[in-house]
Amino acid sequence: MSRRTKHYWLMKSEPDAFSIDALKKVGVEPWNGVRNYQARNHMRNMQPGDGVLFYHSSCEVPGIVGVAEVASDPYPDPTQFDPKSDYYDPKSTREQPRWDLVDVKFVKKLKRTIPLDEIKGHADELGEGFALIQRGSRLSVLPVTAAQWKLLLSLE
DNA sequence: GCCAACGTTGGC
DNA sequence: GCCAACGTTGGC
Repeated sequence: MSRRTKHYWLMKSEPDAFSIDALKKVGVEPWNGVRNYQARNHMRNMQPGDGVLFYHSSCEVPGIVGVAEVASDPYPDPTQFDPKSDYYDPKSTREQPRWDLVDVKFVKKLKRTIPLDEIKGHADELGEGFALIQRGSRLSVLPVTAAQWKLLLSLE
């Protein structure tokens, strides 16, 4: 594993399923259940220490609610092998796993939610390519530039 | 390899 | 709860 500069990401979670408060409680959580290749590929590019914006989706006020940190290298998502899991993937084998994940560690909860609504208001500064505010984008794990990271957290 | 049908995401 | 947008599946 080679050292490199810190990278930044945004990860979505439905608070009913797993909220920032839940992460605070457990401290570290394996980010299992991602079954989208693009999102998986982003996780494969993660390294311990990378910054994560924790985002609540499908809820009353969708938006960024906290900061977390990548706490492991990518490794195969164990739920893909478990027939009893909702995330079971019969096409995945231990020899050739399809789905990887990383552990995510709680850093802090923001004093307030930064609503998607408000984030959209900064579209010019964030740039056209920011997947979070792209029309129709459903990507649940996406890269954030250092400049975007700084701007978004300055809104707190 | 095309594309219709289907399932899922996620804002509203 | 609705539905637009997107990704995946599978018949041909």
